[in-house]
Amino acid sequence: MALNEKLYEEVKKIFTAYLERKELRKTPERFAILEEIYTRAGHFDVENLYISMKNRNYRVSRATVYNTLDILVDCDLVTKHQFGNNLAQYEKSYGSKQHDHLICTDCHNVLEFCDPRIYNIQKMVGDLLDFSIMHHSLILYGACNKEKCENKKSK
Amino acid sequence: MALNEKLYEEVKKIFTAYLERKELRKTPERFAILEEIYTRAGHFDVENLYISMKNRNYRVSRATVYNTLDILVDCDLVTKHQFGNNLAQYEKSYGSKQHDHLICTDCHNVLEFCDPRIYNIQKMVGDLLDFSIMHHSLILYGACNKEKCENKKSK
DNA sequence: CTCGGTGCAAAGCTTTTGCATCCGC
DNA sequence: GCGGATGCAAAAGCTTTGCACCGAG
Repeated sequence: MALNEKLYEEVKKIFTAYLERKELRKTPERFAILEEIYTRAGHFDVENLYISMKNRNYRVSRATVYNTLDILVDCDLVTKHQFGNNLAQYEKSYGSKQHDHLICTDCHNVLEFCDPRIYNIQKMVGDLLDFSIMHHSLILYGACNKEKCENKKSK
Repeated sequence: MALNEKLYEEVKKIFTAYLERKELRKTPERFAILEEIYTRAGHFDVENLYISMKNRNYRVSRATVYNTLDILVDCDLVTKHQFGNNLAQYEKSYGSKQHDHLICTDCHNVLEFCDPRIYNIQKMVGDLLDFSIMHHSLILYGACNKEKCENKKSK
């Protein structure tokens, strides 16, 4: 995990600077949560993260996980998604290419894709309606045409 | 509300046909909910709808509202949105132009806009990843540049 | 030493479920 | 009359809140 360790060292600096600027305390829990996020892969929800940390015998509470995630979202180190199932999904966002999501309506797998044209739309709509667009969420929903999708028959 | 009444007559036919095709019962509750949705305007959530119907002295249960909304979403007469606040928002979708949403990060107002280029992205990503994209959700988040936004100072 | 942050548990909210009753077909 | 649909209330999940205690500054 040398690569992820290096990534964590980088975001740790950013997070530290953010906490100092906002006059928030640099508690060990906050850094432990950041580390857990940046050394694991893919999307996760609060329960995932909480269980992972418990499994490492790290003492945290769900309340602190929620609180810290809010902070991390605010300083753009983590992105929060609502994929339609009333369950917030999170994802580390520093050092990864900006992307959007495609969700399989059969097996609910989440795929990622990039398309630069979304920025043009974002910019044009912002200009048109006189808004400063900060970010966006684009989710495509569709059925995989390949046979490999295991839930295909359940349709 | 003559226009909305006419619109309701139209969707009523579509809904009836759908229920017959799926061999679902044509209960008065289902049509009452459809009518309530198509004679009111804008976005709504389950509680809104439930209260509106109660105020009209119509006897429904939340369970039936949830159940019926699922059916209406399935037959494309209603669209379901997750705007990030753990609260499903719904919107009638027949007879209105397809659109996406822009949410003000200051006052949380929801604006609508149209951009045909999203279809191109949708189609291209579908072709590329071999998916049949059925629908999408695009939400832009930004701050209104005008002074009229009442929550501006709270920033 | 102060007071922001944490852990724990309780409360809050939206949504789902179980079951008796009702009514469309 | 059968079996799907409804109403009601209880239960289930995710998230927030209250409070006593802890520890960063």
